[in-house]
Order: sequence, then C-alpha cells, then structure tokens
Amino acid sequence: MSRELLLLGLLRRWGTHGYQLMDFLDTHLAFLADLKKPTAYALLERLRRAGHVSVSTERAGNRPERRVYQLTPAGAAHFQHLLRANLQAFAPPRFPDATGLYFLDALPADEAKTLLQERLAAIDRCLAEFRPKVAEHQGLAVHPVLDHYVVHLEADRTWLAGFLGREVIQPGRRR
Amino acid sequence: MSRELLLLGLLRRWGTHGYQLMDFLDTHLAFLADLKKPTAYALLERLRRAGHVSVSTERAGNRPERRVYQLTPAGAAHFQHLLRANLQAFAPPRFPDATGLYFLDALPADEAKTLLQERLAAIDRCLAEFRPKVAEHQGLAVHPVLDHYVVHLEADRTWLAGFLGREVIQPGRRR
DNA sequence: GGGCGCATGTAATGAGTTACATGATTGA
DNA sequence: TCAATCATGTAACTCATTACATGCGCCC
Repeated sequence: MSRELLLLGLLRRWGTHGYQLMDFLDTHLAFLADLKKPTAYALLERLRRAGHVSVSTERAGNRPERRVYQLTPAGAAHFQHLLRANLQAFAPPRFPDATGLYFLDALPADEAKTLLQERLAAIDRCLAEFRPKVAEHQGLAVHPVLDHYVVHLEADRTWLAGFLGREVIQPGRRR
Repeated sequence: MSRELLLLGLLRRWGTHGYQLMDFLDTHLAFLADLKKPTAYALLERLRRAGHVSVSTERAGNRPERRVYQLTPAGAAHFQHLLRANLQAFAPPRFPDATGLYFLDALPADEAKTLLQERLAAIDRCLAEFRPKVAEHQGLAVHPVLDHYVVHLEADRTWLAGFLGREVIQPGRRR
C-alpha cells in the first residue's frame, strides 16, 4: 500500500514514465523503498486499470516509446486517502533482523561479540552514507523522511554499542 | 530466512509440535515475528524435507495427532550458520510506513498535525504495552531483543514528538 | 564493433496471507 | 448445547523478485 502511495505521490506534480520514476527512486529514495523495475511497471499498470492514472504515449527521437502517466482526479483523491491513513496509523514495526539476538546464548561469548562488532561496523558505514545528506540540508528544512531514517540508524547504533559495552563487563557469562 | 532461524532456534532445546510453537510465538514473541499458522506449518514441513528437523507423531488422549519436530544434527549446524550470518549482517532497514512524511506538503498543516498526533498516541499505546515488560525483567538480563525493540519505539516516539514541536513553530508554512 | 543507457515488458518462481475444512474435547 | 481450544492442514490468491527478451542510440 505504501508503494502505491509513493508512486501516486510522485506523479502528483508531473507526469512521467516508469523508467524516469525508477531512476528517481533509485537515486534519491532508495532508503525509503526498494522496488524493482518489473514491480514498478506492474504497479503503474494496476493503477491505470484502477483509473488512478491515465497514460499517454510519447516518443523522443527514435528511442523506445514512453508511457507517460498522469494522475487522474480519482487518483488524486485516492492519494489523499492513502496519505491520511498512512500518517495517522502506526503499525507496530517488526525487526526480523534482530532475531539472532534472541539466540545469542547459542554462540561462545567472544564469537558473538566479534560478529556483532562487524554488524556495528556495517551500521557505521550506513550512517557515514546518510549523515552527510542530512547535514548538507541543515538550516533548510531537512526532508523529514531522511531525518527519521537517520534517527533510527542512530538508535540502532547506540543500542548495539551499549549492548557490546555491557557484554564486555561480564565476559563468558553466556554460553 | 529469519523465520527459519527462529523456528530452528526454538526447536534447539526441546522438540515440539507446530501448534505449541505458534502458541509460544503468539504470546511471547509476537513483536519479533508475525507468522501465521499455515506459514509456520509449511515452513516446518520445508525444514523436514531439507533434513533440518525430524518428525515423530504422538497422540495425547483422543486429541488430534501431533507432529513433534526435533532438530537434527544437520539442522543444528544450519542454525549455527544462519545465526552467525544474522548477527554479523546489517541490511539497511526500510521504513515504508514513513512514506507519508515525504508528502506532508500535500495536506493542510493543521490536518497533518492532527493525524500525526493520532500516530503519536498509537506509538504511546504500543510503548505502554512493552515498557512494563522490560521493566519487570530489570536487574535480570533483559532479553536483548525486547530491549532493542523498545529502544526503536522510543526513537520513533521521540522523533515524532520533536517533529511536531518544530512544526508548531512555523504553522501554515506547508501547503 | 562492443558495451552501456534508454525503455518496456514477460514468465517462472517464491513467499506469505486469507478463508476454509475437519473433527474431537473441554468448559460455561 | 454452544463456543472455544486443540491440531493439522489445503486452495486460492496477492505481492514481489529474478532472470530473461527486445531493440535502438550513443560513445569510445
């Protein structure tokens, strides 16, 4: 549902074709939604069948034909509906990646620590990528989504670092 | 993959049947993984075909037959493998629920604020449910997964409250 | 002339959910 | 006696991914 919201939202201002849409998503909003090309094309086609977007084909030079999607009034209404629902609802999140933490006692303490340190390093690499993006918008209104994203990364990082610190104090306690 | 890890991990200590497994998950680990019964049964069957668990049927009284799953040595090895992979890897998370934040300018500022306040209330209800669980384990080692979960909820709450505060300062700026 | 970018898709597969089926037991 | 609990599943469906197909244009 949030993918539908995303596509409709992006089409709200200008009509575009799928390829351009995906290009924009991949370069600017990859952290928000990871949707593959076939998924996007199929989704756009579904939106068209539902009457939320209309299509006109155009051709630039002798390049392949473009299917340019425009938001219809019905689509705009649907977008508003989805947006309101999205903003007000809070679906308790799941963190399936945290599953391993539940079974930490199945590994020798020192090995677990090593692995989690690698994880920490990976989080840091991710933060190194996104913190600058927030910083460079500083003063201007940072895009809330980006800000929100980095806040979560930082929460994860802080928690893990703290956890590793605590574990060090009582080495070998688990097994 | 993390669901596989979860099931194998739970079977590591005692053999159990699907129903009991699901009962445990639903009552104690619902915040970690939300998997439906048919999914679980299918997953257990897949694990059996892969040789990671073995099955023996038993019957208590005249109740329906139980399929009791045991971890095999191969399954235990697989579990260790999945656990290591899970702990060391960090897949950049996605927050599709945050998509709406990207389109906040499509709503009148005061309406957006109202909606986000409802969202905040929902987060608070969720926190009210989970914070006590952490507290009651205090002093003992809190299960890291639970702790980790609450940390994220709190990060979300703090961010949203802060954001609403900032928005209040510049009312009507967006439209 | 060889590979990348543009632009659209199809087909096969997988993962997961919903709704339904079955049939006995236990408690109000 | 009626509903809930125990215990297992099947069938149909949705959603998304991967791998592949097509064909022209542009640049080195």
